[in-house]
Amino acid sequence: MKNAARLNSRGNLILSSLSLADYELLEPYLETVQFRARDCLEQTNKKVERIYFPYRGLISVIAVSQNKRHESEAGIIGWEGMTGASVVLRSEPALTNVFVQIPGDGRAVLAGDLSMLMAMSSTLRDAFLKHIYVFLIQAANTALANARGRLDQRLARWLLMADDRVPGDGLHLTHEFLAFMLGVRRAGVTIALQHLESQGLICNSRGHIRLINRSGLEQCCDGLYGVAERELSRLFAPRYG
Amino acid sequence: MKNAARLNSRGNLILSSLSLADYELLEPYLETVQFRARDCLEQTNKKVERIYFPYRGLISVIAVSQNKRHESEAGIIGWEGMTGASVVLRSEPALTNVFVQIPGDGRAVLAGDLSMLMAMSSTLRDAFLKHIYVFLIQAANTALANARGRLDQRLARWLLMADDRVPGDGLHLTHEFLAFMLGVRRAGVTIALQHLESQGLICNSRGHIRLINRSGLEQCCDGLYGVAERELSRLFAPRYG
DNA sequence: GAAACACGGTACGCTTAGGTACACTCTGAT
DNA sequence: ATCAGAGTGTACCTAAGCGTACCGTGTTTC
Repeated sequence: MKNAARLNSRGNLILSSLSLADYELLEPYLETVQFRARDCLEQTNKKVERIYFPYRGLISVIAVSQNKRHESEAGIIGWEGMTGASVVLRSEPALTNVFVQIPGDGRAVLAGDLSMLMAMSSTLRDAFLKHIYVFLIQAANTALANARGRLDQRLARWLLMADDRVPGDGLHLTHEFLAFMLGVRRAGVTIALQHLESQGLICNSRGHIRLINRSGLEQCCDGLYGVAERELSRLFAPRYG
Repeated sequence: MKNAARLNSRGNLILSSLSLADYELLEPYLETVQFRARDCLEQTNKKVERIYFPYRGLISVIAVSQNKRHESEAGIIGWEGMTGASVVLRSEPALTNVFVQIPGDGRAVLAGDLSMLMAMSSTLRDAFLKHIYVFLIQAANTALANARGRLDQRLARWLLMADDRVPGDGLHLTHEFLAFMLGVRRAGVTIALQHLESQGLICNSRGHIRLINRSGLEQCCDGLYGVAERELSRLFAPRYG
């Protein structure tokens, strides 16, 4: 999934998958936006203003418990996806928080415009629905990983998913940050990262993690990485195959 | 959510939420079906033949790891929902297993017919999309519960969700079955059930669990139950409000 | 150059839950 | 009436991971 640049001529996989007619329909409504770390793009029980199509950066979708005492990441979105599931599924408001975790840039469209455009073009709407399906699979597999995976496996999964979405090699992340993302203890992340490093899978330095051996990391995940990723390439690749 | 019978005049909440025109469009294509325990309604990487609208019974959606070594429940479906997310989202084949866990009955429609009907009526399609959104929220909250909840909390959540979907009071379930559903050890379920019983929340007997105090169980869940359920009543209730 | 701060390594005790094993108790079948 | 089997209660040991704390080491700031 990391090397899909050629499929991504318009900077974002969903936009790239659109027919010329659909893209020309949508394009006039797209603003160019910058994502800054910790920007909040959607909030539970709030109306969604804009839907985002990232070019770069990492956006994460966080489930929040009824009483707001618990939070945990349900899935992440990058150049392959879009935010705004509640708008595409015509069920506002959002019931998750959506945050920028790694800064970047992309395009955005107003929720009302998107709804109008989906009504105008069923092929456009279908492209969005396909991404919703990939995201649903991703969330289901996050549930699976949380239920069955050890910390080091979940960490490896997260690193692979982040690496898929961040250009260049190496991720600028702190242990603290990863601990928050996985909902675990900071010290536990330190241990798990050392474990991965001792196997030669990654290279740790202060605030920076480089993936050395992706296939080794995938093995480490014991199958908890890959289902959504395979689906993504299946659904979006054929146009270019 | 348990007492929503009056909203459910057609036996299934999605069917009940349809306008008369949409229901009359769909109805000729609906078969009546019985669900037997352990029937497999969808399988990973297989084409979906039929989409089901349960009247009674409990259906669970299981995420499977890439290497098939791990499985875990991502969400459950009963009288309030429908199967066939991959068809509604136009992204076949399925990437989850879908099984009948508690027998019952309902209606079914062929995948091809459903696709055709969705193309004919956008309001029909929107009703299905709304359920997909509820299910997405449910899956995200399963991920949250798996990440943060203790066994007794996850068990209480599961019992509430099952009770929402099964008529009458009392669930016919074994500890073994619950252990499989939650992906935990059978002995752990026994302990957790005793814990819940000692608080007067449930009543255990051989192969049978009765919920005594629903609001107590909800408190026990510490917020991990309720987000998807509230959304469900918000999305589907207004027509009848 | 020194102080302030962010980040990372390590340690201790504790809780939760897994693995395994065995025994008890209903229930239905013969 | 007895037996087999399913379902349940309990126990022991181990592993994973949490809460907390403290200390080192880079990095930035003044």
